[in-house]
Amino acid sequence: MPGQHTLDETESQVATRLAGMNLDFEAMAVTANLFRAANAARNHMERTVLAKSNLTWTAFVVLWVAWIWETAETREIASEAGVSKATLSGVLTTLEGRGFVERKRGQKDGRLVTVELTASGKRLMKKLFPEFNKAERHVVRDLTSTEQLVAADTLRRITQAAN
Amino acid sequence: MPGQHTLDETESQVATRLAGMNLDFEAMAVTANLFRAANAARNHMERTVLAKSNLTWTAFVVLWVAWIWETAETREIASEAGVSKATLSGVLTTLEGRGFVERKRGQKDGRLVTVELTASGKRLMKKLFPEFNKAERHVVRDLTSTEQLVAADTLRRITQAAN
DNA sequence: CGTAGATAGTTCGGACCCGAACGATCTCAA
DNA sequence: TTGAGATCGTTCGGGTCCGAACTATCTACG
Repeated sequence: MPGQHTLDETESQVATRLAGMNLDFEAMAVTANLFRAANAARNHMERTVLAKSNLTWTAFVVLWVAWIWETAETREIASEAGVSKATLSGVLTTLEGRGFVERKRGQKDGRLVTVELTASGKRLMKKLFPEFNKAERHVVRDLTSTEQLVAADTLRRITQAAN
Repeated sequence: MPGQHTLDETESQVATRLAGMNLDFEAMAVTANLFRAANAARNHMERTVLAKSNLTWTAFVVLWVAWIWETAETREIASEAGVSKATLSGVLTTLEGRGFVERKRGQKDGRLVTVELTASGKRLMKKLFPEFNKAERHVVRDLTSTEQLVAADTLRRITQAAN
């Protein structure tokens, strides 16, 4: 598209512009492309799958985590969704308002809140997730099966190193 | 940490929970780990490098794009930073308020706005970017040089497929 | 038994995120 | 020359994002 730089142009400009500095260009390429790929994939999912249900990315992830574990505590959901407890509070308020989840105070430990999907929420995930998975397949369609396994493993190790 | 599931536990639960559905688990593993890795890496950078300059992730990326190209139009910056023009407007307002960038209306085309770093902004990037790059090295420290090259290439192809 | 310290979730303020709508500007065809 | 259509950036409303502060609850030690 006119006015925009291709990925190659950008990486070329970076190499030229920062040549004098003592930098690790390989590390830079990995992380820059990690964020680009995550961003592009997320935008694709939001555009093709989530928009029609008026779900944000994080709202979907939170629903997914609660769906996967059937009953989950908010501190667990926040951790697995990769958001703070403050953020999760707000997202759950939105999802609860739309009737997709229910929050319950723990009986044994009054500090804890557990979250369950409502019947409406379960129907939504059962319908939405196969479409989401189709979009996931779309973004990895240029990779062979072996490349996908290698990529998943490499990404796990990046996550571990960053935590 | 107590109460939190490990990555292995989560992936195991996913396999168990969704076994009956006709899903592509390899694609799922790639995208799930893509978002986890990006999120973990971003949190690491924000904690270790950006927090002390009171910069958000996106504010830093916007500064970086404008720094790399020396003079850039807002539509280009938005595209390369992966945010909408609406979002960029707000981020630039913040950065301009802090004295890091300057906006200028195009003389030839009154629709366009170009962005340049101020002297203060340039000093900040010159100081900050080597630290940022060190954090980048940290998150890929468990990968060999070859693995980094392969990873960067795989991620580029995911970005292309998603766009 | 009482209190200090820790943990959990919520609220607040400020920053980001985006689609839609708007005003301003540009281009091109009639 | 004019007007329709396109493009650009900003504003708005609603949602997200998080650290800090707060309230509530739990645990362990003296």
